[in-house]
Amino acid sequence: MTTPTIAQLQSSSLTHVVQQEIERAILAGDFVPGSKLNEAALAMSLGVSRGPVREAFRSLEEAGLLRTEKNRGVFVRAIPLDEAIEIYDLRAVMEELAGRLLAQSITDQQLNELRETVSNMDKAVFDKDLNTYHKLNVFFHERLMEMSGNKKLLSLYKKLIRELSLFRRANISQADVLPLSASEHQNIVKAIEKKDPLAAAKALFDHVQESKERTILRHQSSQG
Amino acid sequence: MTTPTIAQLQSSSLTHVVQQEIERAILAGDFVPGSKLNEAALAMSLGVSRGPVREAFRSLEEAGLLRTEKNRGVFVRAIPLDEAIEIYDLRAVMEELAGRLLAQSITDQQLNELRETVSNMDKAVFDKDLNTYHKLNVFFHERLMEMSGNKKLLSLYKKLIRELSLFRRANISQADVLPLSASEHQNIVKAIEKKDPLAAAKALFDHVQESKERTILRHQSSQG
DNA sequence: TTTTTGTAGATTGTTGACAATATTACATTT
DNA sequence: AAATGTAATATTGTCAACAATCTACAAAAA
Repeated sequence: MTTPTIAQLQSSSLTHVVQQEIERAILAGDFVPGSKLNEAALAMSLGVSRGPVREAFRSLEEAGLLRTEKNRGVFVRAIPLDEAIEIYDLRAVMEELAGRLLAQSITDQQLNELRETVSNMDKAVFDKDLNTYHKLNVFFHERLMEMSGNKKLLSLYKKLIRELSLFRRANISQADVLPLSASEHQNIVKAIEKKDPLAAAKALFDHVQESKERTILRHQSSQG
Repeated sequence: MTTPTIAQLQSSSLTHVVQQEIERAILAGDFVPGSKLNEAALAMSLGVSRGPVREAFRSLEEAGLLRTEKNRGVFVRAIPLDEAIEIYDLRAVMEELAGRLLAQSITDQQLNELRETVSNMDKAVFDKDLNTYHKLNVFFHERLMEMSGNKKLLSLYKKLIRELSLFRRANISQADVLPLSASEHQNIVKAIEKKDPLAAAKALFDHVQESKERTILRHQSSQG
């Protein structure tokens, strides 16, 4: 019987490497939503045969990042506003759950980490540093999910966030709403440090709903 | 064996057919959790080559029904109690969301359908017909999710339920708890027909929590 | 001009072969 | 008898070729 540590040391399969690379390219915006991925070209550029590429396609299709049209190929999925709203509603109840769990289980060390992250976000607001704020924001919520202790919650949350990144305007923050968003994060931490499950749940739920509303407004104003 | 229609041939690749078949076999219990699936043997029995089988494996791996060990093969995943509990907690907030949405949007026709389903469940309880009750129960909740109108919610819910079926004792209902479960369903429909979002959300949340508790108890008593 | 039809090229779907790795069977040593 | 090393077998990982289908574009018909 082989030990898990040895199995981890072994190099990943080509399929897995290809999958990671395509995922990275999509999230980095190298492959834009709606565009078609050519199997042979992709295989060639990665230095592998079409087999592993096709297997990676199937994984990413199931993960919601690609869609397949039989005999026509695979395309980077584009998320319409309707679906983005659905994801926000789902995310709201998931963060609500995380807040409820975390308010009951959080340690002083974890609390300090959250406080520091929020503090850094405030600084980014003051500096009008959109990029840093965005990164800290992503980190804050993901860390919250992780701290909740529900691993399934974390993995589903990550999956939804990945999909949401295919909604073209999701990541475009605007400087004027940063103070609003930042104060909501402060409220979240306050509720958690009071060990108040209902307040924490509500603060997180409300925050996601506000994010949703801001996204809808931004989308409408950009559509004309 | 029936001949596939044109539409089926156009929409289903061999990979898709193989995927459906493996999924069916897992859910039917033909492939039990923990067991290993042999690529070549499976391909042979389905009359296809190993390529489509491997692609189906990648899909089902991402879907959470299989796990892969490099160079050792794929295995039907087994869900431990810890993870089953996590899934129940997630399910609770998802059904809560569905109830909240549905109480605001339900039509008379939809309401009648739910009433009829619950009525049939009561009959199954009276008849002590565990099998029928189980089927109606699955249908009731899935229909609820569908009626909520949030397609993402529905698809994630289905995914979680599929995974939960890999928790070996999940589907073993016991006759003595049927009346309890049935009355909870009545409460759910009552709250929805009052168009009371909070009450509907609470009824569904509580119902899933009760189901979780019953599952834990059943698991503990069977473990000794 | 617009539409239809037919062909050549490109792309995906599927397969079987070969290479790399793991498992098994069995002999050998302790 | 248990443990260890080794050859034989089985299984997975990867690749390249072939078949089926789609796409682009030119020629013919309306």
